[in-house]
Amino acid sequence: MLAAIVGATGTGKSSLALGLASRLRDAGRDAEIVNADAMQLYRGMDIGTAKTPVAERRGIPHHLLDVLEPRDEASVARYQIEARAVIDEILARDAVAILVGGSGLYVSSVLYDFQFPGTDATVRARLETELETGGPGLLHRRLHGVDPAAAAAIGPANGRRLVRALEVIEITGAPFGAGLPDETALWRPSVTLGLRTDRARLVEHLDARVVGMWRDGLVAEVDRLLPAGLGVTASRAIGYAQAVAQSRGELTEQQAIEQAAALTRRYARRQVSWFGRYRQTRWLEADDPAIVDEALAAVGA
RNA sequence: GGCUCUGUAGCUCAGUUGGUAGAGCGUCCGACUGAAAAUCGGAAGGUCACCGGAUCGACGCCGGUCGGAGCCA
Repeated sequence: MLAAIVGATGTGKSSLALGLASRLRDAGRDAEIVNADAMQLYRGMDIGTAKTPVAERRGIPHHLLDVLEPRDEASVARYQIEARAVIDEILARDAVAILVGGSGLYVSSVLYDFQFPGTDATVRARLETELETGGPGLLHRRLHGVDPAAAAAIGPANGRRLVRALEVIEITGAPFGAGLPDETALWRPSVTLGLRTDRARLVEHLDARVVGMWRDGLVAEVDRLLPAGLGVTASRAIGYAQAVAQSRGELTEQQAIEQAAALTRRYARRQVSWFGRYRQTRWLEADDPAIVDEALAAVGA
């Protein structure tokens, strides 16, 4: 049985996963948790990613946490392969796999029929140079010539996605498409539990959580990470980018906290938008006291 | 008390010689196929502090009221 727990950051996904796993175990059913959060892949990035501390994991096996160094680049395609492998192993043990995380693309890549075309460092580097010198308009015009639908969907200003679309077309010789798969064909039979909460309450909670991260030593954590270096992905993580800037004296603590809080609010909104598209989702209220019971019933394991 | 500057969207501010307003950020909505805590798109929101005057017409000119800032007493 595969169960996914999705929702915006700060809605209690990890907590629900633990509660669900514990209850399953009490009922004689093994359960293991698989991380689907891009930033929790990084070793040493704990406070700012709200990673469940080992001491609080109640002996439940957790997978795909701390598998990358902060200087390494994350990759959905590689994550998809690893996560699916881990899940199949769990299922082979006749245990329940609980996929938990807020990175929408990562979750989708596991649950649904996502197929990532390859990548080519040389092609990409060339396109990124062109983006740098010619601007996104140049790439957009070129994409419009070979794949008008993709160009229209991506727009003339989205350099990042224009580069990727042109890269894929060059590698595969086929159109990029630029749309998510129409039919959400499931990779494995699974149930998705979505956590939702009132926006105003969530914002209040998120703002407080960011302040708490600073109080708990996020800046010190960043100072420990910096000597080994932060890669492109890790250095853009919300909270980490601001803590680094503060550590370098570019932001005051108050400015860093305010920026991190604003980015967190925006991130949560995008997550709601992404997961809101999942059709077969059983939505649960984040502050429902009986939420574990409902999750258990929904999983039906 | 006198002089000078100032009051435009939730915030910080643009607004050329008078023709009833814009940006960034924030807020809300959305897109999303190898960096996704990324990268982008859209929308809402303002009796231009208030009152009066000249003008066909004022955010803009004139006078006054109230609120800020600075300088001089």
